[in-house]
Amino acid sequence: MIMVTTGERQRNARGEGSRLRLEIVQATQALLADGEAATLRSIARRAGISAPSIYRHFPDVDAVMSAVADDAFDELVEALVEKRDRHTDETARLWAIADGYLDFARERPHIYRVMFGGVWNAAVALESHPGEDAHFREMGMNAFRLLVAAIQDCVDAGSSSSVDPRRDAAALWAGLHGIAQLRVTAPLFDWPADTDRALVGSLARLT
Amino acid sequence: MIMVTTGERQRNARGEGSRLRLEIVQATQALLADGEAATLRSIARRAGISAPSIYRHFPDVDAVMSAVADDAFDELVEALVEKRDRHTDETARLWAIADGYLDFARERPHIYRVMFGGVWNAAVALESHPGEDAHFREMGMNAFRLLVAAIQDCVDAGSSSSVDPRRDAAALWAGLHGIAQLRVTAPLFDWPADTDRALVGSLARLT
DNA sequence: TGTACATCAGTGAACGCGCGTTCACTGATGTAC
DNA sequence: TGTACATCAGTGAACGCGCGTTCACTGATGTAC
Repeated sequence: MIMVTTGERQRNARGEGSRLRLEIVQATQALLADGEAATLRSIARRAGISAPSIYRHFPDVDAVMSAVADDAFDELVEALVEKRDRHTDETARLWAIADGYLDFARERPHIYRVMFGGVWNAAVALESHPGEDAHFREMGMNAFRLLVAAIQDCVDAGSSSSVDPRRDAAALWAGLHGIAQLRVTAPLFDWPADTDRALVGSLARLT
Repeated sequence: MIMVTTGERQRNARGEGSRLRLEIVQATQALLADGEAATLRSIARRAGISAPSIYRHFPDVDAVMSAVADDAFDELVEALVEKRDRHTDETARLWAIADGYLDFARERPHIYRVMFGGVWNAAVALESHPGEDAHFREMGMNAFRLLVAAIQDCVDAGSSSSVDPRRDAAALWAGLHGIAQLRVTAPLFDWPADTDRALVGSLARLT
């Protein structure tokens, strides 16, 4: 078999149609990584296909963004676990998660924005696709559970004074999210040094 | 003088042209309050004027959003001061500011979103209007200074163990912002009771 | 007091653009006989 | 082994829409003489 490798797309073989689905998601991620607007048409252009082709794989443009957010949450959790597991000390593991979260948001601000509204947002998507509550509710939960466990581990190890790890993990999540988001939104603000560390240490009640 | 009061707009008198400027800003606020998209044309419709009329008062649509954000920050500070000054106890004053901030974000989520990016954002506006750094930088500073002062007062009164009120105010701001934003963005998440209080108490290092 | 005129608030029509979505189609490839 | 056909990935053209912006204008009102 001779593979013709020009600049043009090679049509996927029978049964391999779902490959384009992946390419569409990747094209969207690439657009966001470049800080460009992700519209159905720009996604198609980036993927090197015609706009209507997207409809073979997604019911509408919201569904594409939802798939991107899904993937991004998976990648976030993967990155956090990887960084956490480099350490054995409970407190170091918690710091690794917190730092990893902020790293993710800093390195991929536009993907982060898709995950947490601004460009696209689960609450709005829900209006046009009711009945997917469970799916959207679950999306960020794995990352959250990682935080709860990390705080609980610190408590067990005696390095956190938290009496309610779930509540404190929620507060820590909000804090991390706030700092991540404000860094993008209010870049002109002159953040005091060590704001991150003060926030994490305080919210996780590290001793 | 006979005032004709039909449904039609009355043209502003000579020298009163700047009145329309106010009406444009108010129309935008009204749109946002209703959760509707604020575009140049929708703003004009809401204000009951033709689209080009906006150009008599603003150079472009970004400038309208900037004026709305300006106003909103002023109103936020006003609301916070008003709530703070109902109390004399330093800790109560800090709580009033924190609660007031979250109230503002909860009651006016779409205005809040304009203030902190998502719909419109200072960083993007800066690209098309360079040289306004100082203006955008100053926009949120009054609210921030309120926080710094409140924490400093708690330290002086012995009810906060902060050793760096500016840094802790930044962390508290990030925390409040994160919780305010996530409430809008992740409404499906089941927030533990008292997350707010845990976050504020911890970040302000209240004793 | 009347009138010509400058000023100024606001308009209507038009522009080109990119958008999401639809439709009927093309043409390659695997499969049944 | 050859061939007719069903399947399926992907397309090209077109739709109507709302957008931001421009342009030359209209017509009310204050002012100078």
